Amino acid sequence: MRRDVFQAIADPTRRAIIALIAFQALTPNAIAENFNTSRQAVSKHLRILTECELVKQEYQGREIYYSLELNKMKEIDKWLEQYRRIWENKFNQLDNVLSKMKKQPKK
Amino acid sequence: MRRDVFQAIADPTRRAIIALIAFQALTPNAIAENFNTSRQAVSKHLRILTECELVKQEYQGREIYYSLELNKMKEIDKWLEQYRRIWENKFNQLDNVLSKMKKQPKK
DNA sequence: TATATGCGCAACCTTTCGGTTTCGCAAGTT
DNA sequence: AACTTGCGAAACCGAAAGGTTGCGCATATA
Repeated sequence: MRRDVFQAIADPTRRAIIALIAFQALTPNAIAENFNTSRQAVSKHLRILTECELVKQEYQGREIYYSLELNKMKEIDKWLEQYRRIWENKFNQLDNVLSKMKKQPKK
Repeated sequence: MRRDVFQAIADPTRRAIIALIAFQALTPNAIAENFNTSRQAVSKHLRILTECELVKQEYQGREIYYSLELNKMKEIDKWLEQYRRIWENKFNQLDNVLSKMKKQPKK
């Protein structure tokens, strides 16, 4: 099950989880208390976030603290960079961008 | 059917389409030629991209040219901004970020 | 040792996604 | 007028998403 950062942040609940644990590591139960969702649902989201390495776990007794993996967030920033270059009108390597995306394999 | 920018960029084919039309407006057929996908499939993606205003149409005879709506791309950048502030260690309004996300309504 | 708690995991269900096929229509072409 | 072409829309389908419920297990607590 190949996970993708973009797919991970597509879900609004997952973005909310990301925001929650951005500054402090939290357990699944603590996270779930912040939404109208069950602990299991949060757990599933955390699994997806962990799989694509947007989130890291830290075991502490029987509790697991989840926190944000900022480096992975930079990956999104890196993708945006090419377009930021356009709207800031400094597109030096534009053909690079284009050729990289052409003839993309299906899916 | 409320569309979301984050959901729109979740699909790899849609990201490829975005990259394709970033510098030049293209018709659905022209876009489809760049992938192993049918024109109809591309058309569906364009519909989603148009719905969330990531893409704009320009009618020209019986052809429709699609091009990127850069302003909407900035919306993603804006979301990332809060986290960029963290990894650049200049989080001035961090509690602002946190409180905004708490008690989020379900979904 | 018995009980409560925190957790992941699997099974299940409904909804959505992404694709194909088929259609209808408007705009060009002959 | 007849044909071709570019397109969106609808119907259909298998796969995946996101939720719930129930389970098993390890860790704490009585």
